[in-house]
Amino acid sequence: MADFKSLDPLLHSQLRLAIMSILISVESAEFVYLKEKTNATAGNLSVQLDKLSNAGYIETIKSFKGKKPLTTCKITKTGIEAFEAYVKALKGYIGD
Amino acid sequence: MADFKSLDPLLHSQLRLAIMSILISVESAEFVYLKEKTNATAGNLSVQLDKLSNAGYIETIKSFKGKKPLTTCKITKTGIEAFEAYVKALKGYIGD
DNA sequence: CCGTTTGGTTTATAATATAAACTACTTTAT
DNA sequence: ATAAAGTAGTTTATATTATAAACCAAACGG
Repeated sequence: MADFKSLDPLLHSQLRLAIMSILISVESAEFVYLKEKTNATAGNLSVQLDKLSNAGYIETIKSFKGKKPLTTCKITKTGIEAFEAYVKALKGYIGD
Repeated sequence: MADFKSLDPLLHSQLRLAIMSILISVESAEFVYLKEKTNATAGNLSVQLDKLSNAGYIETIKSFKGKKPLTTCKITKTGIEAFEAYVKALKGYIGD
């Protein structure tokens, strides 16, 4: 019988989950790329990246591409572990 | 490449998802049974059942067990479809 | 220059989840 | 018979979250 392990609230959010889903499969991703892939507004994306960053799930590196600001995101080891734990827990709900 | 289909907000909630997860695998379930299985407070459970009910995802039948009130819940066809669609969408995020 | 676009951040508002308080009984103990 | 405690919920208030709207600074285009 399925036991319902608690779902990390930081990951149980459509946008943050999408962000993590992307970041787990690439070396790193730029703000604009994430924005396009997730269809998020810049504001929403900014806020959610902050949360993931504060939790230590991702790392954001601020630099410049030519003269424009560039925010690059990378998942951390902690983030990978959290994502994997979340997926595992989730499967207890959706039945494998 | 994973496309991020929108996750039905009604199902993308830990408690409501747990409720639906139970109801999809049984003929029907009583309020108290759901409360125990999900570890929810009665208040929270009541509110979330209402939401699922208003969405037509479940049906709640009020009767009496002896002299005590009894609320029995049953998933509907709409609910089953919504749950299946949710699971399918979710898999686009967590990679199969 | 002046308006527009790019790449964001901050802040305000709407939506959600959760807990606490309450209702309406029933059962048990005195 | 009555008070205290328990059961099965509902309602309401509050805290948290998500989202959008407004904003900022620099760069580009005419």
